[in-house]
Amino acid sequence: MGREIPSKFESAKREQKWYDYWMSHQYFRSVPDGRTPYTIVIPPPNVTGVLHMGHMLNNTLQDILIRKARMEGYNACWVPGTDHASIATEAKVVAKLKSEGIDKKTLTREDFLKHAWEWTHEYGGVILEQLKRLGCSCDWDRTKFTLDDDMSAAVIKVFVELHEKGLIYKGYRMVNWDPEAQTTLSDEEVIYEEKPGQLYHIKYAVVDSEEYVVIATTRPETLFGDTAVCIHPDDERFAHLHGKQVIVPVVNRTVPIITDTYVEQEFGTGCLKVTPAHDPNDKLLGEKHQLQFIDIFNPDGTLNQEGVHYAGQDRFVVRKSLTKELETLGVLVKKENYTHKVGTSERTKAIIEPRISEQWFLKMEALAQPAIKAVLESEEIELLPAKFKNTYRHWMENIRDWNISRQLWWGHRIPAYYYGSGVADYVVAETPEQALEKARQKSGIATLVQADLKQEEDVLDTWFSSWLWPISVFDGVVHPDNDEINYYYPTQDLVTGPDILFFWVARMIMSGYELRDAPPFKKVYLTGLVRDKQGRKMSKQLGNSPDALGLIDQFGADAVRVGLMLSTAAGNDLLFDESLCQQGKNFTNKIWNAYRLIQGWEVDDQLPQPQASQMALEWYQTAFSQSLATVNDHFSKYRISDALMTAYRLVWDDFCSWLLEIVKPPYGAAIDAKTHEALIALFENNLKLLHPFMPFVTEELWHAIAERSPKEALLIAKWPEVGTIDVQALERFTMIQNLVGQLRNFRKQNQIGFKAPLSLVVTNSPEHLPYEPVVKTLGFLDQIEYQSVSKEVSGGRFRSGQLEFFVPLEKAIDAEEERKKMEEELRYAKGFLASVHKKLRNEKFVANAPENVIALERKKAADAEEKIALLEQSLKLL
RNA sequence: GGGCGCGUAGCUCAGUUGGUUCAGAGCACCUGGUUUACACCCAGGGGGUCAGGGGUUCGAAUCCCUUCGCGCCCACCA
Repeated sequence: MGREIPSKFESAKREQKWYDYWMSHQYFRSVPDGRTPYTIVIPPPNVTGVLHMGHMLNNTLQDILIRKARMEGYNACWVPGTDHASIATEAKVVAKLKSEGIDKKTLTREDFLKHAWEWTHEYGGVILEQLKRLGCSCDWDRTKFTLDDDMSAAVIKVFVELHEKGLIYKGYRMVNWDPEAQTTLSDEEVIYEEKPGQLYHIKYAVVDSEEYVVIATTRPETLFGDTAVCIHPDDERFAHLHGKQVIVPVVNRTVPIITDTYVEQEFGTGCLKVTPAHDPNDKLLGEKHQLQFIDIFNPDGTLNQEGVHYAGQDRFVVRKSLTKELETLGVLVKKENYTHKVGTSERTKAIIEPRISEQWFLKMEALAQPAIKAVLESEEIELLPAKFKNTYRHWMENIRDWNISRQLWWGHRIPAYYYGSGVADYVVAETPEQALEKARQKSGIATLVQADLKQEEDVLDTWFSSWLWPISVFDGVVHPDNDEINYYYPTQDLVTGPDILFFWVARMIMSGYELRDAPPFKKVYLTGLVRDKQGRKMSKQLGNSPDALGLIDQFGADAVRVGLMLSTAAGNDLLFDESLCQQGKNFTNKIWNAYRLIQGWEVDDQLPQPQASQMALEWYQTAFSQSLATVNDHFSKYRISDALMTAYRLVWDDFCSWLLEIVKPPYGAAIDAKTHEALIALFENNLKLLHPFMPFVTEELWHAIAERSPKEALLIAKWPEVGTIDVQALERFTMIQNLVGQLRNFRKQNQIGFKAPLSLVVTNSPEHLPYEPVVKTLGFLDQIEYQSVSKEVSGGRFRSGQLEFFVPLEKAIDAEEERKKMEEELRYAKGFLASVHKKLRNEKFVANAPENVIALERKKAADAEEKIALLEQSLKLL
């Protein structure tokens, strides 16, 4: 045809071309219209993040879902964006400034934020560009950032509303304090690790007595905050101490001995020092027994004036020197090695210090109720895989109030304004002006001016903006009745990792019902973790995380997508191996070459269509429909990997290995126009089926295989319809596939060339084989005859289904070998028949088994009997 | 300590309500191939006591019990 076809799909060049093409035609753009919407909001990656394998997995899944929905005629809308990720980003900015010799503490809030925004503008959005390389068909015009003005407005509005409802309150709480970042962390941000430590046994003198009690602690420096010693009320060893007092060493504070069943008599010494301000349990004891709370730490983890002569020193330095002092004082009984769990900050790795601190909280219990119902009762929201329902239930039913304040600068500043020094001298309002108005009212001081108001220094937890994401990206918080939110909300699917099921997913569900009385999405597809070949988590430390963009460069985006999808059931961890991408690349190449073959033929419209071609095309039609139905079914169950594998096998095996081999004209000959035209149509259907998985190569071939106007993108082509599925035709074809396999095997065993001429004789049936011309073509047969063959004629025999075949051969075949094989087959068939008979003779089976199962057993018996007869007859002829 | 889940071919995994000749797929492996679309390929082939044991059932990879091994989540033992 004279057209130059590159021998390979040049992914690097072509991907960019097609992505630009899609963008320039605004195919990803979505605006509300008469169609049914299909919406996905992206889990916003950290604004300064770079693409890693988890993102690739996650976003490939979303892109597959959105592309399929688009082809199915939905108004597909995928909203992209990034998250300001307050603590993570702030930590990065602090580190960067530090490397430049700038200490955050020397900066004003405004200066620091300037640096943070610079950083954001420099690196922000890099990850979004990387998603484009992967082929993600997001509506980029909708890109949002959680610190954008409109996003912030939503956050502030919700904060004010929830505060007015009494759901947000300020309280003293035991919080996880990160002395490194100098902020509180949520429980989810604390990682408990087994660490070797020491258990210190320390003597506390009993007042007015020569006696001592010995307490055991892993954190001796907290003794500065001790306000009691606790023993078990039933512990006879200490019965005489009830009501007495002890003296805390070094600080020489006199504190009461209290009794509480909380103490385990067997642990340590049976005496517990109580530090209400620095241990969650001690806090409970402190409240119960009305003890004094003494905070002994500065925000940076050094001791404050409560640490007397240790004031200003770091907690771990103090631990050491204090131990020495205790030793000198003779009150340190012993130190023993002790491994225990220590909480560390997920971000800074610093050891967490529990601390009583004033924080903002959101009451969760009421918010949780509709969210529990939606997932566990009404199933308005479905978690996939369902096993996460249990985890969800457990968490939601034991939910605790959410500490939403963070002592950071990078984030949404809490809209609380203080006008006085009293505990309650503050107001919460959307703007400073409104705050002033409210403050005047609340305080009764009409002369208050703006300068008298001081805004809260703390910012909100990052998740306090992302929990609004599905609503706020459509401006549904500030304008709850706008056309966009009414059209797109609730969204369809959410694809994310199970690690943020509580951080994010559960909270979005709560905000959805709270703000709109509707779920934010209908299905939550929870992916697994991407691990390496050895099953290890991918991490920077291990260096086992492949460079995501490097993979795309090396294999092509389509190949990487296929590689990722090939082995990932929802919720199952994915053991990633680059060879999966190679497999994807091989598949890309296979499709490419199928196109080259079809396009390379000379087409002759004078040629009649061979019967074999016509039959094969009809068969493929029905095979395609069957696979398509399976693919659709897999999609409906979110079994994306299975859907891809179904399409993979259809295209590779059925289309390339069978159909193309059948219609392929002899070398140098032309193909008839009718067949060629049909092939192109079928190939196009294949492209449609594959497009959600492999958008680039399919789009390229879609345009290459036929003349198209630029407006006719594959991306918006109509998803194929399932046609009639002729099950019997499929069965007949399977039978002849088996026969062709036998023939090939026969050639191989007898070292007869692949295309050497042969005849085939059907010896036990006068009826024509189904797909006879196809058998002839694929088997490279001269002719097919129907007649019995006497044992004198030299040749080979084999069976397929209920038919026996004979291939005349000049050279004698190894009769002994043949006999052995047949005897083995016969033995197996007889054994099988015996087992079926046994079943059928079993009265209980016949009485209990359903009709169809019994019928099947009968058929099995009949088939086996026929087979046995066939084999016995053949053996006689050998 | 509590809860959940997993164990099927060398590897990664399917196997839906217990019932087809049900023990599967892909990859890997072995053998053969100058087959003009593709060696990133073609054709053929081998490979599993369904972790072990027990039970229910006419029938178990599938349901129950138990042992072993592995993973995850939650929890305040100083």
